[in-house]
Amino acid sequence: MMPKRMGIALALLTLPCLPSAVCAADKPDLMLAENFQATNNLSDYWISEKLDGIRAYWNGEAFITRNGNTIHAPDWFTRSLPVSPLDGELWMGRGEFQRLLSTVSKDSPIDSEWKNVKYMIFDLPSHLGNFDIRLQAMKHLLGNIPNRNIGLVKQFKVHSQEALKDKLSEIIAKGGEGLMLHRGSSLYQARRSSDLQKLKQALDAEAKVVGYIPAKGKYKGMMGSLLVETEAGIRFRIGSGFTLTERLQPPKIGSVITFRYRGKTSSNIPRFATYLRTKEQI
DNA sequence: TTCCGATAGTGGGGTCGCAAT
DNA sequence: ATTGCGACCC
DNA sequence: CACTATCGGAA
Repeated sequence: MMPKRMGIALALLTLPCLPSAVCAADKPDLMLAENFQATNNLSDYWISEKLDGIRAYWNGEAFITRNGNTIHAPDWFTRSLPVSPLDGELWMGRGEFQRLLSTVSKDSPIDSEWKNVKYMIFDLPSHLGNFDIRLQAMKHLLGNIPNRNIGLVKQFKVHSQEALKDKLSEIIAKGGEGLMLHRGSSLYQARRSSDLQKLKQALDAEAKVVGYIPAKGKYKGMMGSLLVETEAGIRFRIGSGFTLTERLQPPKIGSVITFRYRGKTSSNIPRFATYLRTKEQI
């Protein structure tokens, strides 16, 4: 990753943005997902595993992150990729997000690490057909790419809420992050809509409030995050999920709160933890 | 009327890379 | 050599 | 990443 750290002189040479002092990176126009809503006709959607990796837009020359930064992959990794744009996920396998992040974050890629990375393609941003058609095109395209590090995200169908739940449970049991639903009739559009949905498993747990971290910016003077500790002695901060009222009058030190999280880090700390409520006082 | 989609702004763990110590 | 911090990834 | 708080226009 780079641009924001790029030397100013080089930035001026390579980035064609003149007026303001701050030059925002050129973000790729990506199709984004919204959270799953249960009211849809499931048969309209292709289902796939949500890979816990890093979104990578292939612009024909390099991988670009969601924020418009370049990922420095080895030449041998990208050599066989086409000139046309691809959308996919750099992935190292289930439960390996942090190792992947370390690998793709280096300005100088390390071959021994990149050997374990796969570029899992799930869309063709410049293709004008709907996703049913694009999926066929992707299969055809990949048949012509003899590269062990390039793959296609498997798409399948389910026809009931029960089957969807079962599939989610199956993926979670295998250490996966969740599912993606992609409407077969939808075009590739750079926006967030129900055409693309994510379904993740969330768990609730309790922890004791042991401290406060003050807020910054426009919330200065309020509670920014809670320092909490689980019964197992795991300490971490929760800073999301609070209303303004709750930031002004946060749960008392010593009280027990319920939070929601999605998986854990390699340090066994709940990932994406958000505040739900204070436990009922009996 | 409600709801959708887009912005802006809070906050977390973890990583790299550079600046400060 | 160590620490702190911004800017990214999720 | 998850979330709160707004806002204008679509549904």
